[in-house]
Amino acid sequence: MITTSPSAKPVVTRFAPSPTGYLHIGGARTALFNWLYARHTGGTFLLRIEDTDRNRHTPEAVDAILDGLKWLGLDWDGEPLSQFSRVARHVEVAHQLLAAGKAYRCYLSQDELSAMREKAEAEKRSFTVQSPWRDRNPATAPAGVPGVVRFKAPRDGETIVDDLVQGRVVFQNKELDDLVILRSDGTPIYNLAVVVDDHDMGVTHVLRGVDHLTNAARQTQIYQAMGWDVPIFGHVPLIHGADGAKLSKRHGALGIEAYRDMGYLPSALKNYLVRLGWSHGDDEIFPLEKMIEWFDLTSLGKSAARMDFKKLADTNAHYIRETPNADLLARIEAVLPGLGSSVAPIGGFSTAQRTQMLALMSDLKPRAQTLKEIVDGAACIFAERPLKIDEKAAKLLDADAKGHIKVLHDRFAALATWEAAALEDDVRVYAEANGLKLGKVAQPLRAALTGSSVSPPVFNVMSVLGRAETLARLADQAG
RNA sequence: GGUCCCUUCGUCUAUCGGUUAGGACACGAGAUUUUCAAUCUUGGAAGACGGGUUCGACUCCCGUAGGGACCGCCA
Repeated sequence: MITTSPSAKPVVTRFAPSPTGYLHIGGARTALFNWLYARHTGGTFLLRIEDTDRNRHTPEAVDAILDGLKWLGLDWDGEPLSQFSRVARHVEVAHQLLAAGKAYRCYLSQDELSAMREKAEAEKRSFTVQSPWRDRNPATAPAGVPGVVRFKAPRDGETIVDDLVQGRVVFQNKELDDLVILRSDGTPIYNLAVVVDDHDMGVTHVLRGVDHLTNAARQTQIYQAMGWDVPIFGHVPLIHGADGAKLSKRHGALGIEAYRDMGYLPSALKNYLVRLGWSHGDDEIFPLEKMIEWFDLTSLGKSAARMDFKKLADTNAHYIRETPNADLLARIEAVLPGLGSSVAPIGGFSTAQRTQMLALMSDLKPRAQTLKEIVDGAACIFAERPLKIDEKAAKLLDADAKGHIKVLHDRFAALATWEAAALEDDVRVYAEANGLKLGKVAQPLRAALTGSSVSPPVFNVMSVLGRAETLARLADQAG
């Protein structure tokens, strides 16, 4: 465990995604951890786009990542840094290594390499590159072949990664081979670029997925070769699918925007994500301030967690209920096009619909686990006459029911005011007078007014619908 | 195959040698109720296995089994 002394350097964390695709759930969580730790310590959270591989990077992916972080509310300090913009510096460091005899030019061809790899495999040996160029006189280099620059990794001893999450992990140096740091076209490779950038940016804590654990060892060697301080590493476990296998698209290795479009709240997603691999006693719901206050690196678990959509939904439902109605409507409208609901018009809600949504929001909220479910719940209000009556509702609308509806229609028409309480009173009086349980009358009303057997409280529905629409819908079904 | 890591209810986790192994999600039952939810009460549900160490192990050590990550001129 590493303790932070008062005199320690201010914390600098970073999130360094490669822009090969969207921001996925695992990336979002490491970003969250880095962000939380920086905010917790009053440190700095930087963003760096690892775009050194020009063949694989796309500007759209960069935008998707930035948008995802913004939506989650993970604000970074300063401007995002493009790693590609720093190639000159990476190359410079590679040349320093070369000059210091800590790197060398290697002219092994791809064919030679794969032959070595196959041979090792056939002999059931672990494969490490043993380049003959490591100690060969550079003057004997073949003409016209560009070659790569390899880091001259120590052959003996061990490299230790003192990891905040994984503990003290020891790698035998003989297992770590001479990695390429400059491609034959002269461009730098990830493991070099990360070290140079993290050092130059003053990064103190590197929190990332365990899939980088062996990279941490190789990077440690580069730090040491350059005589630089090694940052504090924390390699967090990966997120798996519900079946325990690697998270794939099938499981929900979706872009963060997919979660937005499913109607999850960023606060809920953060709350769910932070609990995957991290805990604070029995606490489950963390308001953002508490999350920042309580987040620490020592309570991170080491085992992989499985994605549980049921729990995500429950957390989301909790946050939906906590959000004030007007704010919730604003959130819904902000993501409305992505929600893919057939209920709302393309252009968004009309003023009238907005008023109706707001009026019914308190009834819609406890019934919804996602924003989309809120909008779908309002479908019965926005529907145009004549209403589609589903099977269960149709069953409720038998001859008796239609008779009640006709009487009720006329009673409602004569009502002095139009508000839920008065409507309910009136129906209760009617039911009692006829020796009926309230449900016997309320259910047919619901069926006639919403076309469904399930809806928000029916008197509130009437209130929101207004007298004219309510009476018209009832008239449609009256016997 | 090699290296490294992991293993408590179905899932996320608490426990930092002594607890009736706790909480949350999910699931079952009940209450409430105009439906469905929400809410409240309540039930079942776990230390992978085998050895040690110890007065005492979920907790420490070793092994086994299972799972995962990495093994690129990708990041």
